[in-house]
Amino acid sequence: MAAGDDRTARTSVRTITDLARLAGVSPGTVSRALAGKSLVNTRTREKIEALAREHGFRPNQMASGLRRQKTGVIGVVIPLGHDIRQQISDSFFMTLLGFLADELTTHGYDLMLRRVVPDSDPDWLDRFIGSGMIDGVIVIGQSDQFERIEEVADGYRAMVVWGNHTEGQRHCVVGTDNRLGGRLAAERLVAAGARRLAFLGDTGPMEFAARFAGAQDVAARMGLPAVRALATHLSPDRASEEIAGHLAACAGAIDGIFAATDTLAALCLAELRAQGLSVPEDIKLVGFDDLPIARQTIPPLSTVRQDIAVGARGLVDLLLRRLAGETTESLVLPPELVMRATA
Amino acid sequence: MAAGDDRTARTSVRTITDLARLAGVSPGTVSRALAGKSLVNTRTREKIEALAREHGFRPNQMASGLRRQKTGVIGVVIPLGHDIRQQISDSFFMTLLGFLADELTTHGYDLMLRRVVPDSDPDWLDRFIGSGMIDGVIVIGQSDQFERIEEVADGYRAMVVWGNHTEGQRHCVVGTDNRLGGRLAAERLVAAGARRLAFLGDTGPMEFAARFAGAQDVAARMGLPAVRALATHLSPDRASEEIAGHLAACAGAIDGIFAATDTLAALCLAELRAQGLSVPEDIKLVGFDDLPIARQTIPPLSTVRQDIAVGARGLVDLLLRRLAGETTESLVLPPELVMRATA
DNA sequence: GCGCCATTTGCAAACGATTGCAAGATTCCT
DNA sequence: AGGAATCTTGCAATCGTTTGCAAATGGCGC
Repeated sequence: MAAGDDRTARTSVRTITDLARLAGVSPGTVSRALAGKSLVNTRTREKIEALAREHGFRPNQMASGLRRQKTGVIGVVIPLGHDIRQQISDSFFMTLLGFLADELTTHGYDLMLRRVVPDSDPDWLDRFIGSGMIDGVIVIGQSDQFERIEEVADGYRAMVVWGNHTEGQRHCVVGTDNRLGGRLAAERLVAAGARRLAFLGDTGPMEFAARFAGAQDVAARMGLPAVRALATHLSPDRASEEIAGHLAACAGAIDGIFAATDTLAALCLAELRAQGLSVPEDIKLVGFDDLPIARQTIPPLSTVRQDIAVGARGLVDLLLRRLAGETTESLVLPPELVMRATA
Repeated sequence: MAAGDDRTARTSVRTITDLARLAGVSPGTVSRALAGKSLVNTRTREKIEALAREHGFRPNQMASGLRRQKTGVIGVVIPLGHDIRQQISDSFFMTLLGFLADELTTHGYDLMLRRVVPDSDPDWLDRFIGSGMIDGVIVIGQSDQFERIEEVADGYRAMVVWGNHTEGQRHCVVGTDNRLGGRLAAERLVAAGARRLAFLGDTGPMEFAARFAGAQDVAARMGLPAVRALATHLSPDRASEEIAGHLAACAGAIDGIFAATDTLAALCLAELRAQGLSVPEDIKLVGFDDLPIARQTIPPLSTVRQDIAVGARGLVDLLLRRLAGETTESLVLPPELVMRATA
């Protein structure tokens, strides 16, 4: 821009060899200089760095990765179970992803994102791992692929999974204690006066199944009737009508609902209102996750909080440890009841 | 699992050369066979494919990428402007990201995600492009980096940006006609009876500035007082109190609010209620985006819709075209007014 | 049986950066 | 000044795959 801009013969400097030629040294020296190794003379290093800056040179990561046998990239994969569109707008996973990106970046890693449909590609995990493009993988959600993940875990160490922990499993997992979370939710419903409970959501995925089980625990312990399972999909469009159907069918038979997700809870709240039921007077409601939406519903949603930032940090921390050769235990995070106004 | 499982000497087959040795051919032939080139005999190809499958062999993408000078990876970068945590939970960007992932996958590309803070790393875009890891880049949101992006666009073709289009710009952009969107919103407010309008949100980012300008257009055309700008951050925690402050300060001076985002609108709705103002009676409100939350507020939010799926498809389509050497025009999508109950 | 095509294959040189080894340049000590 | 010890540097092999070129194989017609 300025007139005195010394764009000396913009000979594109693409490789380390080009730069070496300019600096009058060998490629090896340039490599060492840029890598900040102590073996290279301070003056030559500075000269090389200056040239590199001037020409906007950056070493090719592919070549570097190939030679060093590590890429500096962590794969993040989201398996989409039978309910294909399941997570597409699930803000929980998306928020987790955001935190993961930050966390990985601060540790100098890049993030390669892949969404896969295991049903149509049984090989999804091996394919990703075997691609040679990633140093390790974080699986977001076990979906219905628990077994597949277990198998892979036997032969591949650089993997950590977000999901539910079950006794004796072989893969390293980070996640909330869903069963405990389910208990907290149910206990709150009961404390608020509910006796005939229902669980709203698909009980297929492990996390949800555990939440449901937690609620059952409470019902059994308290001598209440078994918790009714009201199955729904997760995508808002389909969920709405399914919820409406369930509510109509259960009219008067339930007085407390534990929704698998805040998103479902919010939808449910709208349906309840539409059917003329008031919350928490007629029906108590508790959600799960404590997403931002939980504060914004009317009335504000009581829910069970998962700390997403802590979860992301845990995932990255464990993965890096494993990359460094440590063997790591799974990390189970405590859920926390957040009382607002719906129960 | 089955007893007859023929795990013949699990000699790990990691390279194409290993596989070649097993098949009794040269590495070159294996490469061609796996790439499905027509030059290789059908029988040898089948034999090689069978062996590859049996040993779960996958060619190393790094090496392949290095040699072919293309990686099969598209970079997606989210610049975080001055308001650092800006988009962390912004469901608009996250949803767009989800669609992008799907769209890229169906075209055989992987997605490398990077969030950057331009203020602390002025080199963010060149660094990403120069890394050699990606074949092209999609920038999500211009943030306050319009100029930087323009400069890069002059020397790098494989880039498409989500954001606002301004006359004569040099980078290829996909985005909603924000100014028109702003007009639609303001017109709706006026049609609903509002006369003293306010715009809620930061007018720094280009998209928002354009939306604000659109509202100004309407006010001017209608001979109304200028639209008041009520600046806020985007993160829900800070926004809430800022909104409360603005509302208190403007009490009685405004009767129509155009929020830069549905998220802000939802927050605003809660604050209005808290301050005893009813919507749409006392104050009309229109949002922007038509996120899922817009249907769930009470009353449901009138808003201006952006079609995220179409946007994602456009981004990918244009980028692939550019990778193929075409020169492409920017794509400006029409916003659409969605009337619900707040205006 | 021979020569000429058309197929298949192998060879070896890339792609760009890293690194063990050894040679060259300095420094330092006696 | 001589020699050892220490710094710097260059050389060349290597990571695993792709691909132009040439060699080998086979098929065919005459």
